[in-house]
Amino acid sequence: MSSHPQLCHSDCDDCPIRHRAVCAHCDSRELEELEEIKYYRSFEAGQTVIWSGDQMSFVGSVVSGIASLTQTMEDGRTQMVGLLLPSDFVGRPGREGAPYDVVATTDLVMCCFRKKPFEELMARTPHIAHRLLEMTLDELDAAREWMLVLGRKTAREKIASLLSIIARRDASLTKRGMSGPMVFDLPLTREAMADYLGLTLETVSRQISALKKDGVIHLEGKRHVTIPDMGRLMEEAGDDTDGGFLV
Amino acid sequence: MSSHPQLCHSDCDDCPIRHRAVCAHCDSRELEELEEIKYYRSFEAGQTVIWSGDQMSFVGSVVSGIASLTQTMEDGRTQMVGLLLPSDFVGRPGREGAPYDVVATTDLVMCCFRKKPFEELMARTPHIAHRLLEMTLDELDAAREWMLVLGRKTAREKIASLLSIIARRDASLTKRGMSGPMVFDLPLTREAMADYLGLTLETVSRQISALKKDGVIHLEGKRHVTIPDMGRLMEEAGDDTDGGFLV
DNA sequence: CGAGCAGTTGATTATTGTCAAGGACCGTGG
DNA sequence: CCACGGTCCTTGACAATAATCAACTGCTCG
Repeated sequence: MSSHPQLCHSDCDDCPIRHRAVCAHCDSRELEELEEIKYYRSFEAGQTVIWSGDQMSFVGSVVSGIASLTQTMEDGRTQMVGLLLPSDFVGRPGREGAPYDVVATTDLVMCCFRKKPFEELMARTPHIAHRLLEMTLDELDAAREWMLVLGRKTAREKIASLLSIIARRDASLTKRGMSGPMVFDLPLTREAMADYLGLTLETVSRQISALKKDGVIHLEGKRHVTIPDMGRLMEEAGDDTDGGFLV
Repeated sequence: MSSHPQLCHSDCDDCPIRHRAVCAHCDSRELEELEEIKYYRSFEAGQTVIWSGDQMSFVGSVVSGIASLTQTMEDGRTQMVGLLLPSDFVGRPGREGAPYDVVATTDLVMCCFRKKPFEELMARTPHIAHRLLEMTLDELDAAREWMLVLGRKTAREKIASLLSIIARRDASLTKRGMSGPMVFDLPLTREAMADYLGLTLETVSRQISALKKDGVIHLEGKRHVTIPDMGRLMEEAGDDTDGGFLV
């Protein structure tokens, strides 16, 4: 109840994700069309944005905060299958039902477009479809990167991989670059990390303690992380550290 | 050396994947354009089609046979991140390098388009881009399904999941439907299955033996599988067996 | 026939999960 | 103010699952 939903954005020109979201290449005429079918919605941490199986009446972009896509088995085992950060797109034009639960991991603001009109606009505007294809290909790459993490990495490597991804995303968001020590707050609970990595929360906790003991990371409190040497972390993650930096 | 590469296809009208591939919705004029930039290539089982990191000069569709996308870590651990069946698309218009190795798992025929001209055609032909988006979204769904398998399922469930997917794909290809016992040949070695499932080949072998002992599957030789009760297999896979059949 | 490959099976070890107890922090209400 | 309950996290003891190492079978091909 502490956060007061802010539904007062309205101008795409001021939008923090203007240049990265699905609308990135839209001209001002197209933005006007989008403004007519868009609306903002806020969610508190923990709220479910979309239930798996539900009809979807909108598609949209994450403006601020973090959402997760999760799949759940009958017996309760759950696996996170996507982490949605600002500018990421939610929903599939041309599809009816939602295949996964979408949950607000932190407080969340979404820019929603009514689905039907958006689909029509997309049909008339090839470069929106093109941008969406581009973003979907990126998501597919990210998903495949995670398949390697899930299938072949050890618990320690999994944690290091997650930390390195969060660190890089944070760096690209705050434009602080990747030289020198990196500092950020973990946006996920231990349990959410476990669901992302296919581990138990106990194992997550143990491996974080181990990385801390070995000086790979520093912790203040439970969430505030400092990474003194990014190269070291990437070695721990089992990633290629030499050669060009991955974006 | 036993299979003699057949490079004699040329007419899209007779193409076995005509209605499912990226060209599914093309009219005859567009097909003519495609015919001009296309060529067929054959690969033997085990050959590498594209090396990770290489420049890609073509994109294309699997016509017959099976290819796999794999990622490899420096120390040799490998994870399969995609299984490409007839009609599946290879390559990413708009991107330079290949992010994964593409390997022919069986003898393979590909319908290749020269990349540049294909990209130009795509820019002029929105519905090709649209079809590609549709196929990419399907791949993304499949990848996320696998993330659940990799992250949360037991070895036995993983094997059952793989068998049920192969069985369903085979059924949709041969149009034999899913009622009654299903019969097919495994197109993968134990090692390839292990790479797909994030297991060792020994564990794959043991779990297949266990499923056979328990009557969930029958085996003739090492590759010929009969599934007497598909519902039983899907229970073993931990999948929702009630409710609508997943496509 | 022997080499080589794909697969199976056994013995043992290692990693991670499970179960259990307890600590740190936070807001609430007496 | 402090006790209470709740959530999130940590740590320990133990168990289970899958990996590793190793031997061996059966088949195919030259």
